[in-house]
Amino acid sequence: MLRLSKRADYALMAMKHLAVNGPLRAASTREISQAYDIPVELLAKVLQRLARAGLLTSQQGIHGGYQLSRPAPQISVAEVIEAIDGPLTMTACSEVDESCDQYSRCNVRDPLWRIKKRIVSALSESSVADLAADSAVSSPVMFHSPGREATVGTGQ
Amino acid sequence: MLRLSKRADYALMAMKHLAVNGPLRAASTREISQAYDIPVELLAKVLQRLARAGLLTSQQGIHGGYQLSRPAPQISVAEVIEAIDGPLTMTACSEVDESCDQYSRCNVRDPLWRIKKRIVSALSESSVADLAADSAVSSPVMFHSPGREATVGTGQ
DNA sequence: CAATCCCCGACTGGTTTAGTCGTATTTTAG
DNA sequence: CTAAAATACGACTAAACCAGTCGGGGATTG
Ligand code: SF4
Ligand code: SF4
Repeated sequence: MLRLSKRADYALMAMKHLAVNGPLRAASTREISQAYDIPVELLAKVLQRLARAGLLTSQQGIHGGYQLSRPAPQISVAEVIEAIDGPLTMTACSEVDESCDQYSRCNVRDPLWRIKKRIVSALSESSVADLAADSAVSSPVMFHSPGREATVGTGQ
Repeated sequence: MLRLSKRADYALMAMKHLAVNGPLRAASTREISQAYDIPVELLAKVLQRLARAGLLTSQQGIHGGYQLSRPAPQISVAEVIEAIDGPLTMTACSEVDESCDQYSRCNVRDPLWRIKKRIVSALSESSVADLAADSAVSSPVMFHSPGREATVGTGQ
């Protein structure tokens, strides 16, 4: 159904949180999990994978946490998703996996791969900064924007 | 992982088959299933759904089968996928489904929906004619089979 | 009337995924 | 030095999903 996993979803939320919440301060797993009501152990695993993929830097210890390892505009959502869910493929087959039963007779492989490329580029062109720019709700400090399109308060 | 289901995959293969294999002749489920080595009962269900969605017309009886209900260029792959897998959503939430636990606090919903729109439009701009145009060479069916009783001796 | 084809829903087994648990390691406050 | 706070890692479970199967119908043609 062309759906991305909940893990990836959480990853993007965390990335946006880290982008909005000052790239200077480190945010702990607990802080993020409480902010968005995400099971803490699950989020922990997600953040660890992001760190291992080089998108985040981790700092252990009492005042530790995670920070973006690069400026937000230089991190694409495609990278984030791939770090969590592996290479994003639209079909069961791929350039490196021909294990599909219909591979030899399939007549839509190539056209479908072309469509996949368009999707990937769409995801590559969006950065987490774009996510953050949209509507910076839930940030403790945010400047008041003149009344246009104020998202209805989430009363947090 | 942003992957479409096998069913949708089969549906696209069948649609291309019907587009290439003359929009005049009706093709039976058996014919298509044999051409691409797809389990016949599974393909049957897929074709039925496509018919119910109005993308195919069915003809019962001894020389029946399926035909495209519209010219191939006017059928988008988005339609085909949605007919099989339901409305294509990239996240667990949607305009009509707020059942996600994080819905109220989520900070990536809107930006993600915007990306989804780009993907949907990419799928809507591709027609099954485009699939067929790609490499029209790959139709592994014989053209010379009108009504011939070419039953191979399968010793029934 | 019988062969061929579409129609429909219920079922099953395997895979994937969301979420949990337990334990170890690193850092810093006191 | 020690305890608290934090990341790191892997094994585990329950539920959801999905590919594929079965069986009972009904329509069309010759
Ligand atoms: S080979 Fe064809 S049928 Fe198999 S996964 Fe790729 S596109 Fe789908
Ligand atoms: S509300 Fe947010 S977290 Fe929940 S499915 Fe939608 S985008 Fe994902």
